[in-house]
Amino acid sequence: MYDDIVLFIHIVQHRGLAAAAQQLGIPAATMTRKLQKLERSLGCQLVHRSARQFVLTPEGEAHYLAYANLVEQLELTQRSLRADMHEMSGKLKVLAPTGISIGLLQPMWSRFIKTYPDIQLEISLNNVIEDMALSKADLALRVGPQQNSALYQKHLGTLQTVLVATSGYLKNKGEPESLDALKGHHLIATKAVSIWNLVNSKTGQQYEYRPRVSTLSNDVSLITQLACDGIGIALLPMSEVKSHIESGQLKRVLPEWRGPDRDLFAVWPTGRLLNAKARCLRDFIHDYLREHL
Amino acid sequence: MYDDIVLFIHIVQHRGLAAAAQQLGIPAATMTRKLQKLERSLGCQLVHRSARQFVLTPEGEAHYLAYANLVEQLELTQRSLRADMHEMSGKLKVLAPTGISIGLLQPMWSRFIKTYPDIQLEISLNNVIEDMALSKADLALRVGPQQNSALYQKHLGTLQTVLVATSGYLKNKGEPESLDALKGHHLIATKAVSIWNLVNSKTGQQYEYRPRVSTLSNDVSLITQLACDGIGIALLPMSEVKSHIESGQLKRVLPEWRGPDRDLFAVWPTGRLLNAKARCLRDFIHDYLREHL
DNA sequence: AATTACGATTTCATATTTGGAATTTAATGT
DNA sequence: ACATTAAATTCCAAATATGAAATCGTAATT
Repeated sequence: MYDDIVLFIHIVQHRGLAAAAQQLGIPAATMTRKLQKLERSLGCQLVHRSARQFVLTPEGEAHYLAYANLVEQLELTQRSLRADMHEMSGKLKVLAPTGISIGLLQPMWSRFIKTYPDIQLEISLNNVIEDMALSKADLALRVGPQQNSALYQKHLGTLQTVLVATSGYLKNKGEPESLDALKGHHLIATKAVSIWNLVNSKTGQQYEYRPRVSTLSNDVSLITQLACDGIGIALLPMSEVKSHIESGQLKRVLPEWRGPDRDLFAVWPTGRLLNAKARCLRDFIHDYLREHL
Repeated sequence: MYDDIVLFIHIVQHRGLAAAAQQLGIPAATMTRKLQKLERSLGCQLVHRSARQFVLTPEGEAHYLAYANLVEQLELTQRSLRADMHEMSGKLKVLAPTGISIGLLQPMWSRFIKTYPDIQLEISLNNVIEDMALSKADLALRVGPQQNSALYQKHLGTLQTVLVATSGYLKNKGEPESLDALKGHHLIATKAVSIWNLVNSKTGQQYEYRPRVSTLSNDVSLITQLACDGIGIALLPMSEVKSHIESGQLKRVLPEWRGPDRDLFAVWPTGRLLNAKARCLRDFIHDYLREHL
């Protein structure tokens, strides 16, 4: 029914069945029949047609005026949805926390950009949570699950946190041998976490430690810098400090204890995504993290 | 394609294939297949469905949001056009010239109203031409063809005009025996016609007579009144004065000469009508005039 | 006046879609 | 854990729709 009306609109716009048929890649025979069927179902003729002339009846005119805009909009949304679903080029805006983006994920961004050169990636790094709708972002990376029910989310990976400090600091202040021994130390942490759910990797023992944090920041890389400068003991994602540990610049403190897991999520507004590019990035990050965590 | 989307929208709105199928009078089997076909052609699943639950996928959500309004509008226009095409009840506004409407056409109106009691007829009588679009009229009656190309028109009938006066006037001022003899008389006419294209019914001879009109009005029935009061000789539609002639109140002057024909048209805006009621009235008047002229 | 050209339509064999019945599925209640 | 049940799906014969080619119809050309 409505499909036939769409055909009719095209017939009018191309002034003839043959032209419309060609443009739409539909055989002319089908055109005739569909138009006939439409006219039958409407109970009126829409167009006076003969070999060499094409004239709308008053009814045809009225139907054209009534439907033309709607059909155009219909085709517009169709194209737009189609592009969102399949197009792997064009703009893609993503919000992400600064810390992991320039640390753990930095090589991922490079690789993604190289893999999909037609996608114009805009990475908006920020430590405070930006409104997705307001910033018109397609995707956002967030640490920890989101409460906002207007957002879909997918778990991308889990960052393990560990306690680290410089050997210099530890030599100076003494290396703690138990959780209680942390009390006397200068602790550095992110604002987000006020209780450290520590887990003993060997025994599986859990412990809720309420740290008296001496220095706070919402920026992971700043905390890393502070730790490297020997300011104190920092709770940081393993991914962030792995290289520092390997180079000997930092040293794990209480190595049998891990800090609380920090889950990384991709989130996006409900009623959107579908966006092939965002879906692609989301899965790309997911795959990347499975390989590199 | 778009028909399947319409089905999908209904499926969402009824939260299930079965409910939508019932409401639309379509077998459930068809529903499933159409939805499957749509999902195949879009390349993504739209709804997670099992016996007892119905959940939209993110893609389904997005498609629903994108199309729901359009589909609603589509169905609205469909209903509206359908009503215009077939509904024989509701309001019908028509513009008409005062003169013939209360004269020649008066019995027609009565008969139409009786024949179609469900049509709420609004007759807007006026001697000056009203804008159809502005007054939201469905149909207008006009004397003489219209130049306005934004209007469709259909010829309804032809009014013949004749010269008449009271016997009293003619006795008093003398009965003219030739066209030239009209010169000395008090002529009454409508504003519209400044040249009288007179035709001799017997010889077929034509004559362009430029009358020196003594009294003008745009209202035919007023002119008739004046003629009946013995003011002078009036050029009036035969239909208007027929009864007066038969009753002897008026008498034809130069009975072998007829005045210019005045064609009656129904006009309506292009891109409309379709309106079954207006079409009906138009044809009703046409039939009436064929019988009564 | 006959021919041409072009677009709409019809023909006919093939392919797809339809509707009702039977079947499967998975969340409910016992 | 098992039966129940409402909904979705699949099966199959009948109805419809489809595409390529032939035909038809009418303006424009010769």
